[in-house]
Amino acid sequence: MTATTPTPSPEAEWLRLDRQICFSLHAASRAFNSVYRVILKDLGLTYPQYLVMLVLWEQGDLPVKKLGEHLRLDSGTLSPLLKRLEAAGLVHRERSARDERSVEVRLTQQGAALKERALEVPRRIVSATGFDVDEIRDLKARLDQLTGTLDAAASEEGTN
Amino acid sequence: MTATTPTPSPEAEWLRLDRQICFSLHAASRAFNSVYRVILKDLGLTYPQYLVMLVLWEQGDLPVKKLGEHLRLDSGTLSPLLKRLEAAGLVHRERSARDERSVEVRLTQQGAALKERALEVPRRIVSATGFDVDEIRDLKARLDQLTGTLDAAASEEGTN
DNA sequence: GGTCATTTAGTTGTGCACAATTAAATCGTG
DNA sequence: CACGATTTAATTGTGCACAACTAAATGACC
Repeated sequence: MTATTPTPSPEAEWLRLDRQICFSLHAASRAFNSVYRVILKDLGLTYPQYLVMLVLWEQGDLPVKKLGEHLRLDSGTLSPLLKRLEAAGLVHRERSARDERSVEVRLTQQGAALKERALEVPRRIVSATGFDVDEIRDLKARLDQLTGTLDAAASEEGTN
Repeated sequence: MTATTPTPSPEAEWLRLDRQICFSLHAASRAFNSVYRVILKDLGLTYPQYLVMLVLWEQGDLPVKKLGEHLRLDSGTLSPLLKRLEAAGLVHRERSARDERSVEVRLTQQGAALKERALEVPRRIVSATGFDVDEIRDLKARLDQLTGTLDAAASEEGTN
């Protein structure tokens, strides 16, 4: 065995760099989540529930499948989440008449009305980031690029 | 003032912008997680477990409290996670003799040995991002700045 | 028309994040 | 020393993410 040298090996350096990167993203995601938690508490929504409502407000009624495509979430995540939104009276779920495999998610009147109260959320979030709109746009572009590359890499690794 | 036009109101535009930002970060975080899941499967670690191991490899044995400070995680998350690492034979938990409130987390020989096999992980992760080291460093800096501002905002909002 | 593959939701089980609470040990102060 | 405040883990409960599986409906092909 070699004695432990004060100067770390190049690979050990990589381990540290790795920790810094993955940790930074992990931390940023949780920090965002935490801010949303505080701001959304008044609306009675969690962050993922808010994402679902945003899609419905923007796109109108959708089957669970389409909702999952927009959010990249599967039924294992959406089914219980939608049940909670239904229990809260914000959405209604109904088997499609045309295709009974499909379940249509519709906003209730209460769910549609909640949009008014949600209008102030984005301003508060953007304000909390301390970034201006251009910086946010730039960061978003990089993150999207990163996600695209990572998704491709994940499916390649998966086929090994 | 203008009547409601087919062009969405400024606030509705913000709702969409907001969805794009928060969603991008959320998606990037999950995409990263997904790549780590594939790469770490061989080591029998999840992504948060890997983070814990990285800290232990870098810092040596630590009490749960210190571990939580490094990772910004509380005992509600760490306790069950550490139990699983202990069940896998990678760490050992022991009440400190000096202060019996504290639990010392120590790497087992097996846990320390796992570092060797983990050395190749960072290279594969960095490769999967498609970014070079400078781009990663830049992204990390932005994310850290974002996290810092968000954390401050969360505690301010919390005191309202 | 009958059979098989596909599509779509839902269920189950595992693991993480976090708030709230509990319990035990320690520390500070009189 | 005694008492109250603080520190530290653990536990409990809720919710999200995802893999693996089930079930039901649909569609395609012979």
